[in-house]
Amino acid sequence: MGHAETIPKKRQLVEAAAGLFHEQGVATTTLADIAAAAKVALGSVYYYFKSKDDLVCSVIDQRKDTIARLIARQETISDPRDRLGALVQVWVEDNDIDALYGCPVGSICFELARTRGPLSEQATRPFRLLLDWCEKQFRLLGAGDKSDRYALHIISALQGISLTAAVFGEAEMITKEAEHLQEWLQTI
Amino acid sequence: MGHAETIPKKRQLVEAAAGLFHEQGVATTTLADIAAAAKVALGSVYYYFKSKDDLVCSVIDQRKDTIARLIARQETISDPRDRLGALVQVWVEDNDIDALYGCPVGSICFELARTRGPLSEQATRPFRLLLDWCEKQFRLLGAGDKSDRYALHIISALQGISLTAAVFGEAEMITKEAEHLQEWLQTI
DNA sequence: GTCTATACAGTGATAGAC
DNA sequence: GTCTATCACTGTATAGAC
Repeated sequence: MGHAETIPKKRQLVEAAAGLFHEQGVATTTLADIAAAAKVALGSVYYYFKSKDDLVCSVIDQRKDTIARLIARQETISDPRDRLGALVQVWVEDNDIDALYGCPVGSICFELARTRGPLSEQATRPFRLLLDWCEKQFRLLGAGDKSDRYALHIISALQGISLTAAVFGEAEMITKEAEHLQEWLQTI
Repeated sequence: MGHAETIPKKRQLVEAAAGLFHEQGVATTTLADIAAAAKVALGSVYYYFKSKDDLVCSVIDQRKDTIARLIARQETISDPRDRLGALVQVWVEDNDIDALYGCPVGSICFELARTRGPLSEQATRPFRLLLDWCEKQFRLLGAGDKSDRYALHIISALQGISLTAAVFGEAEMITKEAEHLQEWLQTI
């Protein structure tokens, strides 16, 4: 009774970790930081997660789910071109936060994939989801063989502009590149 | 007498650090790692650098110089369009290493800029150099007002594809996106 | 389940012999 | 200049009371 409205502590920890990983990176974020942000004791973290890597794994999973929901939301749009345009607009909407810390998905996936450790395979999943969805949209647009190239282009453009805008801390860079991408989409 | 061929230890440390920062990131690379790679004792690092941050600063500076030399080399090409094309080809040449660890400039600049610490301003410089040079080339091509947008597009495309290829560990992604960029350059 | 206390392994940085 | 030894501190992880 009433346990529907209590956010489970496990989720609370994952969300706090996700935010801190985005702002500071995985390597520089300590479990003490996360515990404090989630308002639980340091020792309690190990009741929910057997290690830091285990928590990191849950964060990647949460990011993957976010992407999945994002994609699902676009499916209500009838035209595949408009769906891709709407995806680009997501970056524009988040341009202020992305210009500070980069893309929340790209930054963590890159940091973990680069290590070539056990988490690197896991880190490809949110990306794969997004890439495959884009390719499908281009295919629906009749791009045929070029669909995978186009998908790669739009995703890497969004990732690259997030990185570049974060380096300079300039949110307008994202809107500028987004306009460029929207124009390009019309030519497909 | 003969000191021309002895690589100064300071440079040796900077190069070892640059390599490790690229492969593992700044945060996860220890001074012990760097000292071992440069074949000097841990304590000796502090004879040349007053802190880890000081060494990091030197690495950024070295990256900036590398970009400066890269740009200078393109100046021998007469057509600005070909100069930009040659820049893209640099990423293709290094596609194997970039597909493992990302762009050596982008990864470190992003990691440091995100912290919003004292090194973040320093970390923008290699990027600024590259961006300004590209804008100048587009201006020479007659792109006028659009030159800054085009410069942003080419740089963020190169950064984004490096990041994406590194996530998946697929070097062919870089060549694929490079072809796309080369075709785009012809339309300017 | 949640907490405090603590063990244990690094890590940046310093001291001082040679 | 280059080294070894060590300090002070932080971070992950565990033990055990409640």
